[in-house]
Amino acid sequence: MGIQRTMKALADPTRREILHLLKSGRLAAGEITERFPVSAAAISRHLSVLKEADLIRDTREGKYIYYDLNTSVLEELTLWLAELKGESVT
Amino acid sequence: MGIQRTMKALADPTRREILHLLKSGRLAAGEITERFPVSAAAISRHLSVLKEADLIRDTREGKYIYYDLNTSVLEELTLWLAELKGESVT
DNA sequence: CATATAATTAACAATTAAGTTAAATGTTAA
DNA sequence: TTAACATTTAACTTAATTGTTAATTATATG
Repeated sequence: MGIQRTMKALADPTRREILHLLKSGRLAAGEITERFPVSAAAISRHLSVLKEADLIRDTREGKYIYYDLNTSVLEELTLWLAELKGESVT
Repeated sequence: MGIQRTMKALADPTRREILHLLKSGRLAAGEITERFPVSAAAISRHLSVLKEADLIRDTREGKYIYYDLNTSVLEELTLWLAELKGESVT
């Protein structure tokens, strides 16, 4: 989905913190919201940006929507970085 | 100087392209400007953002200011990514 | 010194981003 | 079906970002 979306998504500190939270396992939107001093609507928007960037995935279970980390995009970013650093990325 | 500055700097496509140009060696501000369809002022601003993020370094030589890549910050970002991916970063 | 060149900074316009509150949607259960 | 809850979407505000042109700073040279 392109490095641009990924980078833009990672450029916000709240979104990066959300990713770190999800490192320990999936969380529902509300559980994520609890951990930040902003509205549920704001978190929902951040989640949609992360999802557009394919950095997270969502699954609805009843009235909850669970989010979990998708590391494959981070893999791509790591390659991009390695390439920039001049490491052989073959 | 913090991941925030780094990420913000990398979130712009022109700035990422500047970094890639510098991979092949240092360039003067004017030489960089030539390769983009924007004004010298705009490029100058991008260069200052990259410099604030410590992603590039500058050296004046006479009337030219040369810019070159600083990969140490990219190293830090790589660690940050590895950590998020759950790789042991000790 | 006066002028030309390289680059940055200033001032402004347009766009994008992030937050708020309120309304809408989807789901569960009385 | 209605009420309650979880979450998203809409409308709006404010702040930040990106670009433009014009002015400024720094250096070199006739």
